Amino acid sequence: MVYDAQAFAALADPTRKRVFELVSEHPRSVAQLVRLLPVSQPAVSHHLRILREARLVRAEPRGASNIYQVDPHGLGLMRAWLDRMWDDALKGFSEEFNKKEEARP
Amino acid sequence: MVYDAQAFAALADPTRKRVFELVSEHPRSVAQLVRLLPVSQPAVSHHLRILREARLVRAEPRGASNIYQVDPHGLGLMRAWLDRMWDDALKGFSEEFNKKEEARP
DNA sequence: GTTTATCATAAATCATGGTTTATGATGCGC
DNA sequence: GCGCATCATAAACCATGATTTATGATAAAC
Repeated sequence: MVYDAQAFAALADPTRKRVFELVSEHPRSVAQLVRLLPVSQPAVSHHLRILREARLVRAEPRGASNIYQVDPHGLGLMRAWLDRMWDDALKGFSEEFNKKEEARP
Repeated sequence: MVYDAQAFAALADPTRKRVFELVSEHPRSVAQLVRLLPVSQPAVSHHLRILREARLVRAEPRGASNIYQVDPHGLGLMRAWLDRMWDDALKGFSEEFNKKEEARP
C-alpha cells in the first residue's frame, strides 16, 4: 500500500482538525466555518485547501458559496492504513510471544 | 470524546511515520531502527519520544537496549476517532439528501 | 450597473519543528 | 575497573508552517 504522511499532516493542526470535525457533522460553507472558528477567513480557506489536497474534504460550489463536505476517499485510505498498522502490530506481538515460548523449556 | 491533534502530529512527519511502520512490523531496538533509517541516532530517539508521548509506541528496556513496540492504546483511540468521523459523515450525507428530497415536490 | 457577500490567493510575519553535533548516563563483557 | 555499545538530552541551525492584512474574482440582490 502506498500512503504518505500528507493526510496526517492535514489533521495535525488543531484548528484544521476542528474544521474537519465541523464539516463531518454536515456540509458547511466557508462563511459558516468562519463564524464558528476564532481565525480569519483566509486562514479557514487555507486550512480547507490543505484538507482538500489531502482528499479529506471536497468543495461543491453553490452560488457564491462553497459547500465543503467530507471526501470519503481520503478518510477511507487513512482508515485502511490504520487497520494495517493494527493487524501488523497484532502479528508482531504473537511472533514475539512465540519466540519467548520457544526459548522457554 | 476528547481527542487532540497530538497523535496526528506524531504521524505527520515522513520519517516518524516510517519509524512507526517499522515498529508495527515487530518490536525493534533504537539501534536497529537507526540502521534502517537515513537519519542520526538522536533524530530517531527524538522521533520515538514524540511517538511515545502520543501513546502510539511504548519502550521496554532490555539490557542496554530499548525495545520499542506499538502501544495499542493510542492506536485504538485514533481508530475510534476516525470511525466517528466516518459515521458522522454518513449521517451528514443522509441529512443533506433528505433536505433535498423534502425540497423536491 | 452598482453594491454586497462569498471565497481564494499573495506577501509578510512570527512561531514551530526536524536534524545534526556534542555530551552524558546506563548496562554488558573482558 | 575499563572499554564498548546503547540510548537520551541539550544546544544550535535551518526549514516549514500558521496566521493576518491586503487584494482580486465571482455571483447574487437591488
